[in-house]
Amino acid sequence: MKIATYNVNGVNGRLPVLLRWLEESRPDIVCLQELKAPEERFPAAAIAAAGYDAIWHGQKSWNGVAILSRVGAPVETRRGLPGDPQDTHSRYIEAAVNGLLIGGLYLPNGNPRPGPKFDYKLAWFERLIAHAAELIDSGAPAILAGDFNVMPTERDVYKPERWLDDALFAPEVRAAYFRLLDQGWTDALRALHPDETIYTFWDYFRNAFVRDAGLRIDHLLLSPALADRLLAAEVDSHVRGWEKTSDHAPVWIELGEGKRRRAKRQPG
DNA sequence: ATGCCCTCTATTAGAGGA
Repeated sequence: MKIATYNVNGVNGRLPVLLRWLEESRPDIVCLQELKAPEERFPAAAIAAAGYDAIWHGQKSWNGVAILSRVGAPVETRRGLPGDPQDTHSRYIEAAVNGLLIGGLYLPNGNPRPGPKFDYKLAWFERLIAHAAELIDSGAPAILAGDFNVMPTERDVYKPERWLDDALFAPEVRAAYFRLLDQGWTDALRALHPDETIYTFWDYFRNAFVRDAGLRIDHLLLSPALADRLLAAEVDSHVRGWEKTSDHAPVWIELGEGKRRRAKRQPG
């Protein structure tokens, strides 16, 4: 089963690119971020025509997350993280899909730092950590996928020294990311490519893609029940080179079948 | 220290992104 995450940076403006990538890549499940569309302007018909059921949490102008599936309609289990009823941003959606629990998220950018936006990022991260702990405790085969707006290590940013004070690379944000991982989550891309330079985002400015001046900020995290099923994890970097493309590239993993467990072989 | 580029909203500029 192939599961992907893609920050589309405007789902309507990006629709031709999204449909082209869906047709080429044929992921089974997709988490989208930055829809930048109100609830009623999600292009559900075009996505259905491409073979995907979808649930989404839209918002005018900003944010917005969705889960697409061509292996059975997503059954929504949550929209929005618990812990702050005043939070109006559409940044989290969760569903049961084909035997998996999928949490699609768009973690706040947090710049400038310091400031209220950075405080919101840290608070949102704490709510995510609290909810993720419940997912782990449930024992469900779960995936947290999306734009985390965090480069976890120096390997994940083209020029670490320039990003030390940025909200995407600040020590307290990276520490929060590793506190999340320490619950038992596996960073799928890093687990299969421990020493590679891998980016998922390249700025529109300064010819960043051509110079490969990128960041690794889009992540797929696997709960312990899924870690053994991880077969592949890749970035569709070439999509970043398409016309009218997002500044993020799609990221995907392949999971092997895990429903049947082989009986232990008896000696003799 | 700032703009660069891009999207959205809504009128030609402002906000937000990372």
